Amino acid sequence: MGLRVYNTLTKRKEEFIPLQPGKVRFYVCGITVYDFCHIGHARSAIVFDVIYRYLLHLGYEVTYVRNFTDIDDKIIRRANELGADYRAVAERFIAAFHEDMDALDILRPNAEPLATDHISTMIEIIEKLMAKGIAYQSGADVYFEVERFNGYGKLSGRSLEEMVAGARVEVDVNKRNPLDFVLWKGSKPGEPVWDSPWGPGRPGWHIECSAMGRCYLGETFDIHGGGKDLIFPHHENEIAQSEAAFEVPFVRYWLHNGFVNINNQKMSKSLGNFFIIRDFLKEVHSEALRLFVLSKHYRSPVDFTDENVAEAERGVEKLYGTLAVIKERAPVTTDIQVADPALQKQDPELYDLMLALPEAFKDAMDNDFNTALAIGHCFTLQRRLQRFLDQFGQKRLKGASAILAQRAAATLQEYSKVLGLLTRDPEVFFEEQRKLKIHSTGMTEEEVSRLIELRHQARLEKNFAESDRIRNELEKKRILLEDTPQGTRWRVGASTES
RNA sequence: GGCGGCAUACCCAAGUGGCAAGGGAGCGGUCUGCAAAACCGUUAUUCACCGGUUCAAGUCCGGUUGCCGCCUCCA
Repeated sequence: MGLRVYNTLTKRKEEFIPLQPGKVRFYVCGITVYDFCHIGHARSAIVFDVIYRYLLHLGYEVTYVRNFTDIDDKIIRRANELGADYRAVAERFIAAFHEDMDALDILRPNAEPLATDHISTMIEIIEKLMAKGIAYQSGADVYFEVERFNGYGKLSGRSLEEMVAGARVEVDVNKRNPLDFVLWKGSKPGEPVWDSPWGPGRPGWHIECSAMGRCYLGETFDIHGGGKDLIFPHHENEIAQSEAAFEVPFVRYWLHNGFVNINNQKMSKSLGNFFIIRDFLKEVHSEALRLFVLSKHYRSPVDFTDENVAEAERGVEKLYGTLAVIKERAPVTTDIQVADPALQKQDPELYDLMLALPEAFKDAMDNDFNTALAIGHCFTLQRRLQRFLDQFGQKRLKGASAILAQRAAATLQEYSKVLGLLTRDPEVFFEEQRKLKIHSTGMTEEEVSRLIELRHQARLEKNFAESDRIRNELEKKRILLEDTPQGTRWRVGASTES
């Protein structure tokens, strides 16, 4: 069975059949560029990055578009605060966004269009809606009349009557129905302004995605993603605009990721309990964050606590630890050909697990991107591989055993990479991890190296009292030593304060 | 008030009707000058609770309780 995805529109898992065989047209709502991104954005970015990677892994030719909202009230407000042009604000936070995404190993989409580069397309769509009598001008604004669109509410699963009854909607004298939403708003003095058939103004928020989706992916496309919060009103309104204008289905599969909680509390700016990505990555490695996010299904809420994040850090260290052992004790040997039965004889269980991983991985991911299960399979192979390696003690592996170990490690890494995990050489990872963690200990790498050298001398003289004293001294700073045949390694232990 | 989701071991977590994945932590062991890492063993006759359907239910249906999200800018 092939890929099945949970479609918010139909509220069930469906077989994924792209419009055009072998090709996927994929749109994700990007950010409004007025501030730094927080870990909620990071979750969304990681989730859709993995979906993108998996579609590529399946062999699809994917056209992946993620927009920037570069004109809106918040950007204008921020520009006024800074005494800058709105474009300068947008540019600054687009640059910051790219830095953050690169730090998270997020693959770039094929296109990252700006809303302000597509004003003319937006105007065309609004004109269509005006011509059909679905949009109306009121004062300087143009609104979409929700009652004129039959399917309004089909994505978020509510009816117009219910929503009006709920009536937490601000009453606006300009609107025929309080749920009508703005397509074009007249600019106030001093605001950025574009010409339009309805006078000078700027676009409403929702219309940009209809326009850019249309421009880059066509009138109907396969996947539209975003955070759960965008279901209503943003995506509901996108559907209304696009389907009213073009009279074809807008999107086939709607995918929405769950939210981030901090210590079981909703992350929000008003509570002040949010972390921006760049600060978070000063403490935690990006692959640990990625493992953490992917350990839970993308539609569920995920709870950030120090303990949960620390668990993910240990998990990544464990996976890389095995890869490091392979590099040390089973170095690449290209000159020997070993038949598969000989490999299997080395360790049938490991051999079978290795061969079973591709299918197990696919089964998990095909089921609405069950990354948690896929990761579970990776850990199972890692543990079995490590067990195999341990049978040799500190000895190097040779011949068939080395080849089996390498192949198992290569399989593990190949599939982890589809999740954006284990993308580095193990030495690189551990070096990055040490650099990241050393700051919080108050030590420098040089100081640690010096103490390790002193301890090494003491150990050579069998002065174990002194060597243990040094170990304890470092341990108080959370620096833990590991003696190996290749020398003493160090790492920074988990922080004890919460 | 309306709509939707969730409840699995000490913690995180997967589980699409057929003996409850995986990770972390703890405990015992192997290894080690001592450690750490790693490995081995161990930790849910049971899936919030009550009924029902079924040969069979964590999984389906109904109800109860508890938690959460959306309905307003928000990933």
